[in-house]
Amino acid sequence: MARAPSGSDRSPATITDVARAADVSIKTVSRVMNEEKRVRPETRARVLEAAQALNYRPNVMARSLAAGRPFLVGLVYNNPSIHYVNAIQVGAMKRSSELGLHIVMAEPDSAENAITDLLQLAAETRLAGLILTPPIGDAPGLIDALLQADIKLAVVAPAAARKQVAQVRMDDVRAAYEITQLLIAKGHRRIAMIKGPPSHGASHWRATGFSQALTQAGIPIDPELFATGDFSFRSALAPTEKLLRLEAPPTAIFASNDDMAAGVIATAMKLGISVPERLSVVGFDDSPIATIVWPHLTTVRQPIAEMAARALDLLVAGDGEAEAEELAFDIIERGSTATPPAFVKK
Amino acid sequence: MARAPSGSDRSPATITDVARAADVSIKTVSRVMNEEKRVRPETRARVLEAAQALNYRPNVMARSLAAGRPFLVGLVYNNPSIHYVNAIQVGAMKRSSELGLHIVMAEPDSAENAITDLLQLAAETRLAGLILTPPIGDAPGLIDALLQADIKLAVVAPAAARKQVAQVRMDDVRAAYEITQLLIAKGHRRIAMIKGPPSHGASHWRATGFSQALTQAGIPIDPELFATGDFSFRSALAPTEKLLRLEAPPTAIFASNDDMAAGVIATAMKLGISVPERLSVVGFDDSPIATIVWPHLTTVRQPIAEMAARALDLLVAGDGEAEAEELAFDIIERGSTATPPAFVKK
DNA sequence: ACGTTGAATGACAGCGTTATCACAATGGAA
DNA sequence: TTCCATTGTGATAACGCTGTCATTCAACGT
Repeated sequence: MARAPSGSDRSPATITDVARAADVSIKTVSRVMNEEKRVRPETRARVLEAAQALNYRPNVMARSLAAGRPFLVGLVYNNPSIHYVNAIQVGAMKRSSELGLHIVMAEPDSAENAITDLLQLAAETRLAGLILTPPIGDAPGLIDALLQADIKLAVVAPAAARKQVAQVRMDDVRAAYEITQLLIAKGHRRIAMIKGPPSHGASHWRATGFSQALTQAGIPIDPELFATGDFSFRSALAPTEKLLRLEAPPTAIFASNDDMAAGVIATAMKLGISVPERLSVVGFDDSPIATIVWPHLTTVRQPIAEMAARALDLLVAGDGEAEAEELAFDIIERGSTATPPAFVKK
Repeated sequence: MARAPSGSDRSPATITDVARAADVSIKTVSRVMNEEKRVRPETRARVLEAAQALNYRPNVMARSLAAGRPFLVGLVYNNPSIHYVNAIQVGAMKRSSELGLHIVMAEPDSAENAITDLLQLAAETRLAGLILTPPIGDAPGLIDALLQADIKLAVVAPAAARKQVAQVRMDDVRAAYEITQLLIAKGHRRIAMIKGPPSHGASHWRATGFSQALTQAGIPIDPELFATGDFSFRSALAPTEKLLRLEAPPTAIFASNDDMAAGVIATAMKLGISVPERLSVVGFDDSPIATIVWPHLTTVRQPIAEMAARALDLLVAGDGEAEAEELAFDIIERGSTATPPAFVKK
């Protein structure tokens, strides 16, 4: 008995195989796979059956070559906070699989290389677009260069609004304002801030919200109480030590993200300053590290994963006009904040 | 004056554009781009110049369709340790850009879905192969299913050796043995271990090395001193508390990775047990968290990023026979280990 | 002078898919 | 009954590239 060409073939089945099996033309198979109309139900069923039997999956490369329709999306990041990156990835991947897209990662080592790298990536893969996450979304000239090359863009948490570019953000100013208010409400008056790197738009907004809250409470802004980190744990160490060794040290420190807040706590601990008894600490992001350090961090829950997911949506939906979307945040109070020591005396 | 078709065209230049500009056939352009021989230097120069002028980048999709040569590699992970995943990504991305490949991420939510997801990914994108990282590399049936679908595989730190599959590992048994010896050398005799999840091969090997060191030092193995986590920070909390509340609590705890070791320290801190004075802690991985917690962790430096990079190498090099490679580790002593309290009395 | 060789190049057929257009079959209106 | 939409279907040409094989041309040996 001659062996029929059964299913256990080597290389993946192609559209031709399915067409042959279903006794139709490849175009009909294509129609069925793309859910086009004008196919008789019984023909459709026959094709689907054949496809199933052969375990057929359209080759996305051929598909995108022929249709000009992309199947890849670039996710660009370059953020020292590993938790932030992870959240971005998780959010983007979840949505991408729902959309039938695949994600290629790009992590340019510097803003200068970013332009070249990303142009190359886009030219090579003809991808649907790029999702830029902080801080690359704010790299000067980058967006212009990419736009000029006709690459669709969605930017997560950009520093400034831009026409022609889809954007997903949250109200950093408001969030920083509210969490600073929380410290003020507890009685803190001498509050320091460890700002994020100037290259991140968010750094600026958070500092603004912080200052607004102080001003509104009638607390003078003391330049001595501002320091800057790069959003990494380590970058907060030295600045914190300097702050805590001040003649009049702060009773609370607002770190621009949780990694740095963890650095603040570590430094305080090293100097024998107990948190929250003698120093309150707040962070930003509600990343996993917020509940890893002890005490747990009072922080702002930022919907990072969701922002990435929405950015993807905007990217693929993006017909012409760039949309901007704003997601909500939450203030999460945990153990790292308390009434300041001076407060009880007063 | 009629405008010549200048460089600022819309869609990316194709091989035909370059061929026309350089006044050669597309095949010659192809030859130049692929650095084949048999092209006159001056022709090559002319083509390169035209390509440069048009900012031409070969379309990888068309390329891989035509040549059957892939340009994507799948990186599969599903690991609760964010630092581990990050290190894997960093290593893989670095090498992939050197190799001219792009990485698509896959994070199956469960071992069951993994097979379907990965088969689909592979069929759709015709990728060069998959890099499996723990614990998916050990998911039962997965490797067989993928192998049967003719997908090339490289596994990082697999539980057991497999023919036909490239592997990169380190000597977990030896590393665990050595770091346990370090504890023993300091005078610890009552040492607990928080094992990793049984789904990870490494969990088993590390426990083996641990037991070997104890046995060799003549210390009896006490089942009471073994606990199990899932490699996440949180999973170490409850087991540690249970260990420390034992009638005869351990003077040292060996956690199977750094995240869990951080959990051990956090728990000890919560219970008012100072590290390393009353409890020594060692971890495994030397992930960033090792120097974020206080005291810093004594741990095993595992070349995670490099393992991923080597896995990629093996994947693309892989001609027939599966190779296995073993990378070196280092023991890093930091502040979380000290002489046990009982030891001074003796 | 005449093959013979080998280097340089080009024509053209795929790769697996979608898009365009033509064609056959059906059904209703004239 | 004839004609024209309408619906379902199939040839066949792209898409941008590589592989195969043919072709051209100069240089060499006899």
